[in-house]
Formats: sequence, structure tokens, C-alpha cells
Amino acid sequence: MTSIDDVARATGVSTATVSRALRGLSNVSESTRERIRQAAEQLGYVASSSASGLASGRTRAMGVVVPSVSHWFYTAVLEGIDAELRAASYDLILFNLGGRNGDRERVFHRSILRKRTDALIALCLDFTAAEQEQLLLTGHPVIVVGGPVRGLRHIGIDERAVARKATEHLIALGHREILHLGGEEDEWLNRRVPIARRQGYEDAMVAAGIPTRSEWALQGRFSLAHSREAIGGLLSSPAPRPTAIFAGSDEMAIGAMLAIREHGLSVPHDISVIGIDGHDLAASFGLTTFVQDPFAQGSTAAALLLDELSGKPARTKSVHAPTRFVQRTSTAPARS
Amino acid sequence: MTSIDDVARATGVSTATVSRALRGLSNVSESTRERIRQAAEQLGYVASSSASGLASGRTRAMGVVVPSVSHWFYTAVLEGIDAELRAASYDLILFNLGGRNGDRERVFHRSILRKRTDALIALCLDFTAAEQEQLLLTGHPVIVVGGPVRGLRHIGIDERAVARKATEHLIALGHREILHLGGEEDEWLNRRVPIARRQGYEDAMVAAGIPTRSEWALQGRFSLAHSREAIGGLLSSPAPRPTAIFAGSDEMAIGAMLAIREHGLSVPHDISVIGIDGHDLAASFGLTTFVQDPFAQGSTAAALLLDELSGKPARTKSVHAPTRFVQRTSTAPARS
DNA sequence: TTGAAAGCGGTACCAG
DNA sequence: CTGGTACCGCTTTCAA
Repeated sequence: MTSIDDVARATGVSTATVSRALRGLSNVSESTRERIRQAAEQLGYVASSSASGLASGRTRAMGVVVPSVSHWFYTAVLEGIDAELRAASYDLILFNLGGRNGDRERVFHRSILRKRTDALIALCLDFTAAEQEQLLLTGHPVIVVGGPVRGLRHIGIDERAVARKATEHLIALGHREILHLGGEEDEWLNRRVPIARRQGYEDAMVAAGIPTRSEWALQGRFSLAHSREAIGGLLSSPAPRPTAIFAGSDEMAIGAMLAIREHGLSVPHDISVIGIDGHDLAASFGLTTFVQDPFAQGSTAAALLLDELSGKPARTKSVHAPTRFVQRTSTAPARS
Repeated sequence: MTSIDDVARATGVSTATVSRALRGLSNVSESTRERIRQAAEQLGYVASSSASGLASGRTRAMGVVVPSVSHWFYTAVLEGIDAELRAASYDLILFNLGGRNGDRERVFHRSILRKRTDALIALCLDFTAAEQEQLLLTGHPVIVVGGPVRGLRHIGIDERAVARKATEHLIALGHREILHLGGEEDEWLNRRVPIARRQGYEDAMVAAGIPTRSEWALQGRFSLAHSREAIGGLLSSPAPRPTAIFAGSDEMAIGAMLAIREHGLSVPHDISVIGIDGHDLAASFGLTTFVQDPFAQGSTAAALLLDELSGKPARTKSVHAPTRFVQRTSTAPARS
């Protein structure tokens, strides 16, 4: 493997100059720089990240901690982060907590703290106090994307407010029998998201003076299949039917729509459905929803950290990402 | 940041011994090892990956090159790889080529070759001769998951054979008017996958003596939305309708099913649909398909590279991953 | 079983 | 603008 010495030898300058030239530092004459560049290119020289990391204390890599990689939201954020990092030629190290059974403990200890990254982005994760302490100990800038985490700044939509607005849309259409299909309020994830969305629903109901019924709080576990089953079960039962459903995510909303159609009912004629997210599939299903832009959230977060790494002052406060209401064909006025 | 010297000082042994003890090498007495372990734990010491990488020549990280991260197949493979790496406490560095406009060139040069990884897994990518050469130059073991690449070993299903079997299923049901909804045969991806799937379709048709029609080769671009539109367009036109559709992926198949239903037709009564993949959504839509297991493919690939890194002899030949036929409700006998 | 010391391949400070 | 040269923090012979 060709090293910096080879390049130095080939060009007749010192390794110090080669290093400076190749990194684009200013104090190198253009002619030397060009000569060095050519030699490096010709020899196929690429600096070892271990060596430069050790010497400079900067790894030029960013860590991204995700609860899983197979959900629309996570992958979209990941793409956004990646786009930004790629532009800055930073590498992306993926720390997958691996769902509920991939022990966080070890991932945390072995990898994240291994000084392999200059900064960290966490997706929709809640951290224990101990974990947060460890994170701060690394001295790396950290930011959370997706769900608020006490003690850490984050960027994400105002979950509760958006959920409220979505529910209000249904209420404004004259619906009062509104079911809430919620995500799992589970410990290993950031439970604050599904909780906030449920609360937004309740806010709207309370404000409109509509009583909520416990049997109309269904669990869709953020999954299309589970939601389909849950709503299917309801429709098969003799229980009273809602005239509208507010789902805590588009995937759940679509699952509900499938179930409704399978029962020979029509969306929105018999039951209106609204979601939150702006999932890829939403348009294909004609789902009315509040669209958020996870790609932008990811790239914003990455850009922010990159800025800090290059010396700009840190912004410690959290940011609310925008959402946009998109009316499609899954919601309609309640039949009187 | 606590370094190995701190631990050495705290325990009164040399850094060499600390290093050996913490890495579990055999030539350290159990008592010393335990003492060192405790001190390390207590001080919160974690070895710097840059330093150990530089000294040992091993980074304990694996690179994964993906064309994008937001498709079912890629994320599933990624999860599989990750599970394996996590178990071996290897880190995963994600190299996202970023679709068609994220310049591969730079990603390749700057990152992959930066000696940041010990091995490389490429998903469904075709490489130029130059790229392959660079890969080999790194001296790292490489494997491809998903689509065959000339010159590199790979693990993936037998695309052509599976496509043929899927089509034969339709033929066996008495269908002759079979449309093929194919993926994009695009340069920046591994075009061999969609091509092989189309060829499998043609193989089956030819073998059954059924002429193929050019107007029944539609482009679904591996996307649900595009497929829905393509099939929707066909059904809106006065063109003759097929009695069955073989889609080159489940996502495309589902798009087709949506379009068919939107046109007031029934699946499978009016049109049968079959896919390939075993996508998460397939079950919810009752899609008959050939299921593959990308998670397993990913973990197999990772395990194989890990083995080689730990000295086991390399297996240079490619492997065909298994598929499983799953009959659901989207296919039925042709009406006579 | 343990220690001493020479690197690993760059970076960055200090001279010139 | 360029060169000399201590490190960076760990691994790995080689000796003891």
C-alpha cells in the first residue's frame, strides 16, 4: 500500500508538504501542490484514516444511531444525513440497535465510545441517564432527529400539535365518532412520539367537547399489517363503528384503509382516514395526511454538526421541522 | 480522554499487558487480567480505534456499499449484515452511492479506499472495470449481495430461474395472456437483475409456445407508484387486457393490484398477479410470490467475510440463495 | 507471564 | 513556502 512517504519521495518534498498539499491547506505553492497531486493520483495514494485520525484527533466520520433501518422514517432521515456527509466527504458509521433484542449496552460501549466518530446523530431514540452521560463524556456534539429527548437538543416536527391539527381536520368535517389508531408506546424506542400523537388527538377531542372512548383507542404498532388487523377486528365485531380514523402514522392509516375496503366499506364514504408522515405510499392510496420531510431533517442535523465541527458556535436549542397538510381523497364530510 | 497509559498506571503493569489483557489474548494471568479489566471499566477506558487500527492494520469495521438505503431489499440485507457484525463487534460503515446523482467516483476514491474497512460488501451494484481494479487493489475481501457481478463472487437468488418459475405458475393455471411488468434496466444499478427476471419470463413463455407481445412488456421501475400508473394506463386504454401479470418485484405487483382494483376489476378473478421477493407488504395484499430472504443473504455474506478475516480460506464461488413459493390469493385459474 | 521499545502513517508545531 | 521532527495511542516483536 502506498504511503505518504512514497509520494514525498516521488516528488522530492517532505511528507509535511505532501500532507498540507493534499488536504488543501493554503500555505503551499500552486505548482508544488499540483505536482504532488499528480504523483499521489499516479501512485494511487489515499491517506489512511487511522493514521490521520490518530494524529489529528479527527476521524472525519459521523455516527448515526438508529433503532432499526427498515422503516420509512429512518431510512429517509438516513438518506438526508448521508447526502450532507457525502458532500463534506465524511463517512457514515451506522450503529443499529437492532430492534428490541439487539443489546444496546454493548453497541454503546464497544462501538460508539470507541472514538471512531467526531459527532453523533440519534434517530428517534430515548436514552437512559447513564447513556446520556456516556455520550456527553465523549465530548462529541450530539443531536437527536425525530423525537424529543430530555436533555438533548433535537430536530423534529411538533408531534402533538400536528396530531391535534389532523384530528381537528376530521372534526371540522363534522366527525365526532373518531377512532385513534396509535403506535406502540414502547420502552426501547422513543415512546414520546406515539404518546404525543395520542395526546394531540385527545387535545382536539377535548377542545371540541367530544368524549373519547377507550374502545376507540386501537394499537397499530406503527405497522401496516397490525393496523389492518386491528381495524379488521373492529369491523368484524358488533362494536359501533367510527366514522373517521386518525392514525398516528401513514403506514397505520393505510393498513386501516385496506381493512375498511376489505370489509366492503368505502373510504372516505363510510369512514374517513387521516394520517401523519407523508409516507411514499400515501399518494398511491389517496391518503390525506400531514407531510413531514425526514430527509431535510436528517440533512439539517448533519449540516449543523458539521458546522460545529468546523468551529462554528453550537446551537443548543431544539428545532421544530415544518409539516404540510396534503388533502387527498381519504377524508370527506361526515354523513348527517 | 483516558488512554491505555492511564490503565497501565492504575494497575501497575505495562501498556503491553493491558492491551493483551483487554483483547483476551491468552498469555495473561487470570488475576492480572481481572485487575486490568476492573480498572478499565472503572476509568471508562475504551481503546481508540484509530490507534489500534494504525498499529494492527485492522480496523474492525466493514464497509457496505449500497445504491440507496430506502428500498426494502437493501434495508433487509443491511439488517442481516448488521446483525452479524454486531455479534462480532465489528462496525458498519455505510457507503451510500446516493442514487443516480451521487457521484460514485468520489465516494469510491475518498472513502472506500481510505483503509477504513477490513472488507467490503456491495449490494446489487455493478462495477466498472476500473472500480473493480481499485477494489482488488485494496486487498480486502469483497462480496456482492443481490445481483451477479462478473468478476466478483456473489450471493443471491437465481433470478432467471425464479422468474421463470413464477411465470410457469401462471401458465400452469391456464393463462396465456401474460403481461410482464419489469424493473428498470438502468446503468447505475445492477441491470442484470431486471434483465434476468425478464428473461426468465421469456424462457417460460417460449417453452410453453406462447408468443410474447411487445405491448405487454411494461416498465414499473421497481416502484409501486410507477407500476400502478403503468397498469392503470393500460386498463384505461382500449388495448387488450392480459389475464395475468408477472411482476418483476412485489412492490410492482402490488402497484398493479391497486390499479386493477381501482378500475373495478378483481384480483385474481379478472387478472391474476404474481411477484418476486417476499416483501413485507405482500402478505397484507394477499400476493402470491416467490419469497427470498435478504436478511439471511446479508448475514451470510458478512459471516463469510468475517471468517476470511479471521484466517479461514476464502470461498471464491458464488452462492445461490433459496426461494420459497408462497401461494396466496392473487392468482387463480384462467377463466375459460 | 510480563516489560521495553520500535514502529504504524500521518499531522502540526517550530524553524528556516 | 517548505522541511525537520516530536508526537498521536495502541500493537507487536524480542527479551527477560
